[in-house]
Amino acid sequence: MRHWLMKSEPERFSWDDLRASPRRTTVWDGVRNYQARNLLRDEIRKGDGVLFYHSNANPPAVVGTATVARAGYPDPSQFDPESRYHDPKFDPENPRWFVVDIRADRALRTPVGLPELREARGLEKMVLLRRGSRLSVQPVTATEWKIILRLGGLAPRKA
DNA sequence: GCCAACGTTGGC
DNA sequence: GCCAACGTTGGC
Repeated sequence: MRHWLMKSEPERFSWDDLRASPRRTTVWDGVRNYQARNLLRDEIRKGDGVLFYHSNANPPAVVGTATVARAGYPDPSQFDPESRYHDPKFDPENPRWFVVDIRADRALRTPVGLPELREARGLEKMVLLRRGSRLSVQPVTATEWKIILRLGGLAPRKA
């Protein structure tokens, strides 16, 4: 399985919101960036691991892990005129935006804040920490995953 | 295809 | 709230 990091502003949709969702699962919709779209559509598989990251928080932090419950499919919100994510240029034959479903897995015992991530050995090359990096869905290596779970107080193995 | 203007993200 | 970095749009 591969690993990913997904950003969400807690004001908009938090880790607790995910845990409170039916079956602890939600549609990861509204991604409107082509690079992230390509990951959602082409790369992310059912069963992959997700680090749930709170952006625009104090401090920004990885707060929990989730599992991809369903691989990429067209984002329903692009077709919905009522949705804030509605894309007026949509073509039903050729959907532009994609989603995955994710299910909350484990909360970190202690959230791992951005300053701590920056200081941790082995995370120097994380996409998240790259200058100017804004990707809201991004790859995480298996090593980075293990390091962050350990920093968060979780044993790396168990589900 | 260039690039200026504009919009968004996200740390601080 | 500020603003740097980045992405997108659209005139030409």
